[in-house]
Amino acid sequence: MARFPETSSSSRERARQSVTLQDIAAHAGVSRSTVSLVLRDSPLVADATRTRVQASIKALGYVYNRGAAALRASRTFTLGVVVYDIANPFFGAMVAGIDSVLHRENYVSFLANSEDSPERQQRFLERMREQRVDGLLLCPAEGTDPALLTQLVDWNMPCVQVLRHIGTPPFDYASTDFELGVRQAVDHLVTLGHRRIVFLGGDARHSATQARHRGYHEAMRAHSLDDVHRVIRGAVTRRAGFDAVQHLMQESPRPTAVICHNDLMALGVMLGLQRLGLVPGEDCAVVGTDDIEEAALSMPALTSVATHPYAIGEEAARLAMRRIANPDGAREQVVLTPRLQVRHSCAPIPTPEKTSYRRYPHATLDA
Amino acid sequence: MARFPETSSSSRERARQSVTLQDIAAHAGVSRSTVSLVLRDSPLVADATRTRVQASIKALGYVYNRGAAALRASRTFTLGVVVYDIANPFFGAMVAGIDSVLHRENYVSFLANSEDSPERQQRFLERMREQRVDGLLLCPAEGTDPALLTQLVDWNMPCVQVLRHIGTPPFDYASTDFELGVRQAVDHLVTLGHRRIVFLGGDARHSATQARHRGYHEAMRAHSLDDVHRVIRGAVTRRAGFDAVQHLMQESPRPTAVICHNDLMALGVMLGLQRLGLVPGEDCAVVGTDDIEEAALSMPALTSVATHPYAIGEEAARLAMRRIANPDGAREQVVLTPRLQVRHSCAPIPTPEKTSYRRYPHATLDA
DNA sequence: CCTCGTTTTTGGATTGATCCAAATCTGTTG
DNA sequence: CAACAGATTTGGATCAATCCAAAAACGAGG
Repeated sequence: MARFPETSSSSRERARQSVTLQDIAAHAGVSRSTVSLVLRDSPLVADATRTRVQASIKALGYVYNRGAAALRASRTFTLGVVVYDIANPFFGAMVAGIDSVLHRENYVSFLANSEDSPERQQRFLERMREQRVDGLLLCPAEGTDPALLTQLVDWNMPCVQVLRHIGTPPFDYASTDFELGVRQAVDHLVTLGHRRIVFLGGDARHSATQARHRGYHEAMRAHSLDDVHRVIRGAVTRRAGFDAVQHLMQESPRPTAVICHNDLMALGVMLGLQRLGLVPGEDCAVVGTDDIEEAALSMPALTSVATHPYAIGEEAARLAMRRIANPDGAREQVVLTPRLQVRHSCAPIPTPEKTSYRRYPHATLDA
Repeated sequence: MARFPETSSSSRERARQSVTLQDIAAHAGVSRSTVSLVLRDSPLVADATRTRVQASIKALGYVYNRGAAALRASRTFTLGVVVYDIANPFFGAMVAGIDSVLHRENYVSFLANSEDSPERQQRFLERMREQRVDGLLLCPAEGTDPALLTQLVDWNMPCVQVLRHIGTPPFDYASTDFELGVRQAVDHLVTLGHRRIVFLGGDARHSATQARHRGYHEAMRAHSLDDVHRVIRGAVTRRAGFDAVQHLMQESPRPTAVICHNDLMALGVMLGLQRLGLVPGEDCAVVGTDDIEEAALSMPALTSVATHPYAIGEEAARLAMRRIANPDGAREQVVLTPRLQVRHSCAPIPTPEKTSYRRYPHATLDA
């Protein structure tokens, strides 16, 4: 692979060896240091020199060696990003948001999919330390030991938690107010006349699930519906939604509305209702969370709490940039406000004098 | 940040400076070189020495410095991955497949979302060169200059193209046989009695679109349906599918089936049919491509050409590993065979003596 | 022309690992 | 016990940048 040096190790003579600062310096008639300053856009160098050096860089086809730079400098302009399920479209959108910000900032990111395994996550984080990334964006895997946070502090590694969080404040965090989101959903349903409202999903002990449950309980209490409040724990997949609703609808009196941990579940619930010969939205109102693209497409179109994954990704990345620029600044929590996207999956409870006026909502792609 | 050196630069004295190979060597009573060999799992070191060194590594809390290693060694155990739309669930699944293989191989990857911009892609690739990644997984952005391939050869940078390809063989490539997939779809529809089959979508000039069109044309010709063959070019979004079918259904005679460039389009088409008061599958058969998770959920469940994104990701990553291990080996093309996943969105054309026996298919999550 | 304060430029030290040829340590064997 | 092969270990050179204190160049004012 590496060619045997022909006679001497004179930098001029090496065949296709890589071009270094030294070579540029010789070509432009300046010192290594000056070239280095030009590469880093330092204001110290005179314009004429800068132009000349840049010409030499282009002429010799120089390639900056980030490894060498990293060895001496404190920053690497790299970041580590950990999500637990990249196949979930929610995270796809979030990563797109992260990427857009990092691109503007000349940063580049390592991505890992922890599959909700703390061990796998830990291994990746250690690798990131070896790579000397400037910081981390972390959606902590289910069951992550809160001690991880102090470990990262020991490592002197900036970390922005995203969506979920472990440990206790202060820490950097970017997410959506899931609690508020669920409250909005309950309020909406109550306004439509619903009372027997079930919250579906969320086995996990992590913060994002807890916040949803808290929002549900509080909203139900605020409407004096403590007696009918009901949380069904379990997985948060399409299949789980499909199955859960089968059981739910056999009860009597049966719920008139379900709020789901995420949209995938909600879509599963709607399918489950159809399987039972029921009309989603009419026979049982359904609200999802996230407002993924598919929500607008379902029949009927799904009412969902929009959590704006792309924006969360952007905010998280921006917060990381701030923290890297100012490592000792006060920790920040950027919590976006969700918005209830009302579509057609929640009909009002028919009152005696008012019959269901619309048997099937219109198909639409709007909103 | 970096503390002022108190008296001497003796490595023992520096306060919280990082632990280096030198320190480990001193602690374990061996040389730097030996420690380095232990770190790289070399078979050269004696077991007793290895054990002793590993103990020292643990005792001193040593952190491997990948930047320093990269400076001297030829491999970095990093890879660059470029996709053009990470928010698309197809790519999410693909990236998950890539990640699973890389994790096993002790590799870590940079991810970029090109948003189908060749400029953005180029910038990322140059950055990857600076990072000295061992190789690339590239889903080339629409409109990428085929000269990029020779550029990468000049750079001496292994590159596996994924899904789409530019340039002419030989090159490394991992994908699915889109041509065959469309042929399967046409065959299926023809078997059900369809003749006026339209292919929908694909404005782009890249290989994946061309392969689909080729498959369509050839299958139609094979069934002597040249006279009715019809490709409608355009975007490949939900919206595009929704809009296109509105126009299509106003024609007379109207098509009895549409094959879509991807599932998102197909779902849009089904929604468009509903908007027109038509029953998807009955009044017009619909076939998608990709078989994303949502396909099984739609009403009716979408028949789709499964392209196995996770498997493509795995194959692409494995191919990259092979290429890195053997840079001069023969280029490989790993082309997976798609499978037509038949569900309920394609009813047979009713023959005079046989009326439509089922007005609405069953909701199901199966398959 | 000399001084003084900026603005630019510079060379040597440093960063932390790997490479590689040579040295050293084993254990056989004649 | 010397010779030798094989298994281990080693030190110096090297990779390609940044840091930093000091030198050089420059321009203005006396």
